[in-house]
Amino acid sequence: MHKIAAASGIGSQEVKINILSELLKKATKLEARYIARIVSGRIRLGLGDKTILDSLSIAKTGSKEHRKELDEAYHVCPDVGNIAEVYLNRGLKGLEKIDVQLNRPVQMMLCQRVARISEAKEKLGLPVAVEFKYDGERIQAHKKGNDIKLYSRRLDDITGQFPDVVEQIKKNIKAKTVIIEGEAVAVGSKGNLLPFQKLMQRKRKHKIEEYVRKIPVCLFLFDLLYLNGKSFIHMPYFQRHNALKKIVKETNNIRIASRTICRTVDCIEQFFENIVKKGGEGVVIKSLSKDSFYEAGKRGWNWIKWKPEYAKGLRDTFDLVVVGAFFGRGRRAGTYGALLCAAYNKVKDRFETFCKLGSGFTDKQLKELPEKFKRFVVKTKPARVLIEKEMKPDVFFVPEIVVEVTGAEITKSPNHTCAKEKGQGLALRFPRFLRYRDKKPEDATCVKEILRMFKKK
DNA sequence: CTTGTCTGCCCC
DNA sequence: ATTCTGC
DNA sequence: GCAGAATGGGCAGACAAG
Repeated sequence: MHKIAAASGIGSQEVKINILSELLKKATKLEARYIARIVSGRIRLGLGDKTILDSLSIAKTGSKEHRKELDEAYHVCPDVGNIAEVYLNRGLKGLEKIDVQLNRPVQMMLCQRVARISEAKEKLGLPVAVEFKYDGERIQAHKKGNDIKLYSRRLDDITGQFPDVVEQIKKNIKAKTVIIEGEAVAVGSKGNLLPFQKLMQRKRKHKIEEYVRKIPVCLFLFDLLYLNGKSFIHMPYFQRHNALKKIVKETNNIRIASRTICRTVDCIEQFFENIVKKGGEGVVIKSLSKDSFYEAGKRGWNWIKWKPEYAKGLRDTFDLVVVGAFFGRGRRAGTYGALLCAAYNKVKDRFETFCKLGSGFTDKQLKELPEKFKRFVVKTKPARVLIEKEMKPDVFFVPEIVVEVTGAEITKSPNHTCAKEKGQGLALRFPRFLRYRDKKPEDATCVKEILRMFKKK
């Protein structure tokens, strides 16, 4: 398998295929099954890093009693191997010494969610800080003199992607050593925020400098984890934020994230409405209490995110026609993993795809999918269905069953045919299943309506 | 050289 | 990203 | 509530095939 991984360049695919086929020839049936799963990366054990921490504690003490300490160390030093070595050799004493360290990324703190905005008040009390939630990429920046490193949410080193951000930090962050966090967003010539899809074009290996000019980025900072030799993660949020404000010299390409302090729920709602108008994704509501620490690696209640789509009853939903499906993998083997959904084009009397749908089903609903759709399966694409050639469902359905679907927003799409014009269609971001609808496919949400919603944005 | 297809401890 | 489920 | 595993849209990259 090392040989397979190491092969690259012209002809490498064939080399990989040959090694694998030899391996499979030598294997028993059962071995072959697992070899196939390993190479295809689809082996699932139901056991992740967190469960390994449990097992470490049990190995040493016979119980999970050290799990909390292991967790804390792991969040600051996200390397199970390292944690295991320190813990097994030096025990809790060793773990205690693991602290925030420059050029070793800290697991990022995440937001909790609520169903109603008033719940934020119940959880956090008042006042709270309310921050603009930018639609970009989370970045944790480490500055050690002139040595700058950038890390992604999954803690990958992405310094090479953003030489412009590195330069901004070098010039405009007044601290010798510091760890700060923010959201990188693509911006237009007037400083206007651009969609996430634009920013993603910066996620490249070649022509980086060209794209630095083509798609400028602004880093909106919102936290500080470390300053001049001292960890700040066990300090309250307002203290971290104050320290951050002191060291940032704002420019068009590096700023403090827009925010306000609210003493009422009305104020939160007002700020939120304003942000949605400006094209923001939503807001993050942050605790101002004395124990509002940076909860590394956790989805804690100190931060709560609120997006328009969370408001039940207010959010837009779509009634879409199911025109195809994809076989499921892993725990969804034997049923469909996702349905291909389309809107109805009244003028042309056809169905145009808008999204695939694989989230929001209960296990029971999933299990029942093949039976439910059995009557409508056809081998080839029905004439009234319009699908991109890259989109290849495992089965097609005669348009008949209608599902109610929700999602975050409508985006331009190269993969879907809904309202397609000049090679660009429309798609639904973060789609999820709500329920089946008892209506005719011709009464589904029409393409014109989706186009109108997209333009309104 | 273009086009097609698949992948990513990918980003959201 | 969202969602569901076993513990 | 945590941990894990399903799944989405969409981007650039890396090859293979033509």
